Amino acid sequence: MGTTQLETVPEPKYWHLKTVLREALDADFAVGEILPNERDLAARFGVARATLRQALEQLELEGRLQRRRGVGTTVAPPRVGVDVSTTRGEWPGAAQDAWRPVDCDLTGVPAEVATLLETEVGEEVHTVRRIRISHGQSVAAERLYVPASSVPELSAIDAPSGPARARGVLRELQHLGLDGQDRAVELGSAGADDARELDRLPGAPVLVVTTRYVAGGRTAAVSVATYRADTCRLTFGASGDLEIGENPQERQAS
Amino acid sequence: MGTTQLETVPEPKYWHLKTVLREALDADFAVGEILPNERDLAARFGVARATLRQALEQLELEGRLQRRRGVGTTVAPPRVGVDVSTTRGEWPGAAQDAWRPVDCDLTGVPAEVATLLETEVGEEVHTVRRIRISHGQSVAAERLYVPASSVPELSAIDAPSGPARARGVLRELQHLGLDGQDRAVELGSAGADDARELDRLPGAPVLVVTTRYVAGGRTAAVSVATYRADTCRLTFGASGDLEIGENPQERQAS
DNA sequence: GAGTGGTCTAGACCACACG
DNA sequence: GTGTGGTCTAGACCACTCA
Repeated sequence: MGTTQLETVPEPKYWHLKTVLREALDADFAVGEILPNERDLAARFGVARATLRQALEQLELEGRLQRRRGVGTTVAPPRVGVDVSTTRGEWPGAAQDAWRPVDCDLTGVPAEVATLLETEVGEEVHTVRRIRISHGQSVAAERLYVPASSVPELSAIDAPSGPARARGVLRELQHLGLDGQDRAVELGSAGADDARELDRLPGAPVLVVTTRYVAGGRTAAVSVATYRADTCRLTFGASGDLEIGENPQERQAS
Repeated sequence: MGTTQLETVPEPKYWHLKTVLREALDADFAVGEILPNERDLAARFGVARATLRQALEQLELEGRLQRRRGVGTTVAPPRVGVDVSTTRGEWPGAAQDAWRPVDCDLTGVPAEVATLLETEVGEEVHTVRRIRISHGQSVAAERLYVPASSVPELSAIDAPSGPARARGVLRELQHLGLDGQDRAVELGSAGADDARELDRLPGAPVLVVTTRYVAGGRTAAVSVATYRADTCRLTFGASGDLEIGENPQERQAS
């Protein structure tokens, strides 16, 4: 007899769990509602806790769940759209953008951005730290690297560090002519300090937006912004926020 | 005696492992080189295999490693920049873009895109499947949803499905005036079929690029493209590919 | 068939939040 | 203190690739 077996690809348990949970989320849970704890859920589905966690992890990655240690697992609201479209030829820090300056210091250029900035090793850069708040929570942390040579007029009157200094650097940038900018988006994981500012654990997935600002034929500044990948949807294009609707990030076809 | 303890926050083992491995990758390994297998590595570091795997998983997420079942773990090349900038007012499928039509069918509008398309439930849409090849590997899979009403002239002469049909739909689109487009990027996980076309396992992290094409005051088409998050860096802006350099996705600060 | 990564288990302990 | 999610262990078996 033909061991037909058709295509009984043994679907992993966690994969099936994901599907079941997703349907349950759509049908039986409201945004913000807390789920049963992991031990209960695992028992209910007859799997080990680790397996259940694998399903929860992916659902969190897809922005459907939010888990917080010591608290529990809650149903996440739809991702917020944050506009990252290139606003004509504007420097960061121009007329009330969504960012709040946090700190600033002057150090040697870090290796990761040295090539981007086209600087010599050892050249000094101002590092401006900013936070982006949206809908009441911080959604992104940014490091803006500005070579000291880009803002030679920076007054020594400003504080040597802190938010005031940051605003000083941003102010000086506005005086430069901006020729253009490049931008790239990729997946990364939050470092220890970014994680703290984004209220996530280290290693949390983030969307890294790298922007290179060109002025006077050279790279005058580089911004590296890390957005919470679980809660954010980056929007581009003229219409910006809320134009594109709900999460289409998973189209199951098992 | 003061139990100073200073700030001995017990850093998780996998986190420390990540750091060690990353440094080893930078120093001792060439791109494409294969690492020792997971059991050996775990033994070498004196941790359980699951812990070692947690570190490898994150390094893969950051694009530093590539793991393939039955083969091994290799050092990944730097991410490729793929240009996703909005080319003026062009429809998909215009003069040799990077996409290869794969298939096409006509079905009722799926729920996930119904609201985006502003269609009634039950309205018929052409679903064009395309693949994007870059540097010899498929980097993205796309579904382009075109309401039948957007391309009324579509000839019945074309094949009812398959690549030829896909090209037919794309051809018809070119005749429409394009008013504008919205775009959004978010993190997702690959469904079973996307995973197959991208040569990844289901659940692999992807960057989902959703584009809404507006023509004649309404949404004439919607594209949902999933890019391999491990190997791709999405680039925008005039200068496109290769303008922005190496992976700055992790700035450790432990 | 041998070796690889992928899945799964049944425990244990830890860090954190909250009452 | 109690309960939550986060980390970790030491196994086991499975699916896949390749010689």
